[in-house]
Amino acid sequence: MTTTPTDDPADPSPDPGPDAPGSAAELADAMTRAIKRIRRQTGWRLEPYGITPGQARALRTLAHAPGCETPDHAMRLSDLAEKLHIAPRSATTVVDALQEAGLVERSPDPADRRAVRLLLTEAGRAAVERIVQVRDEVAQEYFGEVSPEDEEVLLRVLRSAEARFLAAGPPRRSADPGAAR
Amino acid sequence: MTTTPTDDPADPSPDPGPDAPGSAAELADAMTRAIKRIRRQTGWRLEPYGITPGQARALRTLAHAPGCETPDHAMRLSDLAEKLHIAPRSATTVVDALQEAGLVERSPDPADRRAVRLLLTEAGRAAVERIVQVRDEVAQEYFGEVSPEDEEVLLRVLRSAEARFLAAGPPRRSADPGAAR
DNA sequence: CCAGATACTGAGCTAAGCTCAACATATTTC
DNA sequence: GAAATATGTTGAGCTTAGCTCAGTATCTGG
Repeated sequence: MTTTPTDDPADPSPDPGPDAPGSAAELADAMTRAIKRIRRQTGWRLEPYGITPGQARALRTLAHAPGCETPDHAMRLSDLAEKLHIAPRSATTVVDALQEAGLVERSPDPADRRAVRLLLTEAGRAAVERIVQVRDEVAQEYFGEVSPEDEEVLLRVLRSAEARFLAAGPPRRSADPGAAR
Repeated sequence: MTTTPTDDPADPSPDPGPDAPGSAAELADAMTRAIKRIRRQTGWRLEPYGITPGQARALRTLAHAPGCETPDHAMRLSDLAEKLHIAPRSATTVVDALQEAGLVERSPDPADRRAVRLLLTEAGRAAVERIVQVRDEVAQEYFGEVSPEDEEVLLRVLRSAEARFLAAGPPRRSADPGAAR
């Protein structure tokens, strides 16, 4: 039991280890650690319900869509794929699992018989509820003691950083100068 | 080109989608998005050098260890595994690749002939330099405009949140209130 | 009404993890 | 000082979450 990797409890050594270069990078590091911890925790707490992190992401995404209960406005499989940043084919697999688990239903789009609309079932909605709750709970444990003022600063900073980054133009993908793999 | 998943440039739709439940969760969401973007960017920019994210993590971890150049104090394979939160066997594979790429060397531990010490080669150190630089660069692009005061708030909050979380007792893994290591 | 685009899925691949068992070496115990 | 046990690394083979490519069914613009 010395090194059960996914399992170890309160290990004080956060992943690659904090080295504090320039403050911006240090920020990124600190956030990375925080997020990793939160994700891990959340994953663990959802495990008993048989919900994998990937499924949780998918469910949250579906629930977040506007007409997730009406067969005509619900998300299509390819919308889901796009939101999740995965290939449509991969979304098929995710949805297969969710359907198997009775959390979503594939409903034929009346207006386009190629497409499939994804509806949350009753159980699906319940699952989303649990997910949101666990997420909330963990986040609360992590950030609960943050003062409202600080919290406001964090949110403001994060929002504006995100906005700037997005505005800053199409993030360059490699550009393949010479060699890659 | 409609849905190239890993590739899409400035997509404005962040992953599962922002739903803002309670403020703590909202914070976690915002950070998740930020970190995801940063990781993606970093990964892309390291790709031309043939460095995968996993390798980057491993290299950073090795570089971060104290005596990463002296055959007697450098990290062992199992230390690396532990830091990376992966099974020792998996670390073997990672190190295989790094060695193949000439970035690390396995050196027999004189004091324990079962063990292997991991040394960064010259190229390895260069790679670490690039990694740190890219990381810095990306973080700078993301958080560069944050005012020093805000930055200080963020760092303070993140640090204390982390400390509290760790102190808050062995994070429960699914359902074993009594068992830890 | 046909050519081409679009929405999904079957088949088969890859990457990064894992476990289990083997092996060589250390350490402890009698 | 041997024997038993523990530890550090690796071989073999599995799992998961992605991917691509090709195929089928359906739309849509000329």
